[in-house]
Amino acid sequence: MPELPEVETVVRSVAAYLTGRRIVSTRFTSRFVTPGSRSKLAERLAGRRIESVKRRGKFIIMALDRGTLTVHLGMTGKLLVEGEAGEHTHGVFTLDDGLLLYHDPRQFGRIEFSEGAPPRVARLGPEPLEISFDEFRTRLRRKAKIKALLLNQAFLAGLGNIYADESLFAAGIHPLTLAGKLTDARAKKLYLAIQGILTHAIELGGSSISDYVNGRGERGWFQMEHRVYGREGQPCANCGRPIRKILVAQRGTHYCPHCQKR
DNA sequence: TGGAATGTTCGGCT
DNA sequence: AAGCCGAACATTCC
Repeated sequence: MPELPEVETVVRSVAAYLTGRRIVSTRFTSRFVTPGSRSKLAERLAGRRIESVKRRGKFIIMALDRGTLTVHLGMTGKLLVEGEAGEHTHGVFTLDDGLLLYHDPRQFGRIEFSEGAPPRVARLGPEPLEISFDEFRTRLRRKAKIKALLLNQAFLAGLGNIYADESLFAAGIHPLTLAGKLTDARAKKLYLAIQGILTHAIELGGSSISDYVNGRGERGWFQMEHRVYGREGQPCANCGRPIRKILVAQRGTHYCPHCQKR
């Protein structure tokens, strides 16, 4: 489910509700989502006050009055402030006024507590909506294929498979292009494409391609704007030729062979 | 039935 | 040494 626009949408949908609330008690039931001692985690969270809810890359970061709670939604994670616990609910937070649920069928997501800055967040690259073009240009000077680089969270934090493919299409860049070989003009096109697409996707509440919903259970609409992702064999919006799907960096990669050049 | 799915990490190879 | 590859994690869907 969740790339930068989806995570941003979730954060916006729950921030006001959660900020200032106190965690009364918690219950965790997955040894994958909450690695380590789940009883110790519950102990550390009990009585804590949520000071703020923010996003960094694809992470949801809740600053507590003591420590930090970090949530990554993985592929199928949902953070919900409405609805009830079900078969795949692996985290239940009872608040002084309200409830917070973590739902995740595939259990690729993680809920972690740390005293200071969470280690996984420390390794993230810059935010794509904040990085300057000069820094983006400099960071592109590598041998890796551009699609692989866009998926690398240490390069830029927040892009995933959907928005990497959509950004490359919007910039007219073939996914197998070596990043270091991009001209200044093409790098600029890519930079603007990434920012434009992420911004538009946030405005539309993210992409609901299977079952993504925000914290209030509402779907996003950016899937209507997808030009290549999930459109294998369908006509390119630009030239009418069929969209092709290949494997790059072990991920399905959608592109138009005519409009996207190496 | 096998394969793929919005993600990340790790070990091994070149 | 950077980059690449496959596997692993667990479940659902077609």
